[in-house]
Amino acid sequence: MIRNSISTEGLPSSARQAIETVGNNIRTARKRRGWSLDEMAGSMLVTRKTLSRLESGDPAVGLSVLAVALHCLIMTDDLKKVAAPESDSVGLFYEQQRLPRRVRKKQTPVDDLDF
Amino acid sequence: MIRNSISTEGLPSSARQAIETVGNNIRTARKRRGWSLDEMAGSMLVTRKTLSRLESGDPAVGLSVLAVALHCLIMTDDLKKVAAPESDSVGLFYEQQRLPRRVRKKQTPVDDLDF
DNA sequence: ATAATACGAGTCATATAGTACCCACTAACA
DNA sequence: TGTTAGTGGGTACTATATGACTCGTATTAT
Repeated sequence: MIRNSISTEGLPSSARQAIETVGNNIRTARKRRGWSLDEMAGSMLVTRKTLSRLESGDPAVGLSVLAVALHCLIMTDDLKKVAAPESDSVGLFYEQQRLPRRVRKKQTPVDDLDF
Repeated sequence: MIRNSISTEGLPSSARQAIETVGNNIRTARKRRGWSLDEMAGSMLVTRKTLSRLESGDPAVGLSVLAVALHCLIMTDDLKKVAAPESDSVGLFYEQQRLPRRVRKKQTPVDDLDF
């Protein structure tokens, strides 16, 4: 939802683009299977409008809608790979920089290191 | 959301598991970067509780929350790969089965083919 | 061309997601 | 050991996502 803070229009462009891309992907996958919006929405137990919003890249749809859509497409594994620790190169970099589990705020932040 | 139809508890297990996995992945990525819930939620412009729900695998959070979290983690590309057409083997199979773009309901459905 | 279906979009009612604020527990650091 | 920060969970409130229904248009197949 995100109301006062990040409104739907205030999303970072990369975030908005990612949602739109996933929506387009789902639409393509549905058409490949020869399913109409009504058919797929019916098996998802949501309304056609909700599925249409997901495919249109509406950031305001719920995670459950995305997950159920992927379930119908037999593509939930794709979702499990999102932010997977083994491919988080940025995180692994940070992890190597500091051994303590919690950084104290007064210490020299990692960002100040330059090399 | 999904109210009357698929309630939060009625999600297919694979869908629920996928959401939980993504949540765990995000939590791991956050801790690797040494960020507290408050810090990351603050930069996402959402409350700590909302981010915590995302990490806990609550299916009822919005897509925007996921996308903004991935944006903070510089991982939006992972989301773009979800349901990517080039890796949709099931869809490519269906596509090869029928050339007409829309299947008429009275025709023999694809599902009835056995081989 | 024509009939049938798919689709986008609008309205209304209602469940609920997200916020702001709160307290309690836990883990880490001195 | 004491102290501070991180975290989980509760409550009340408000904006809104979704369902249900409808109409109009576009697209398809015959």
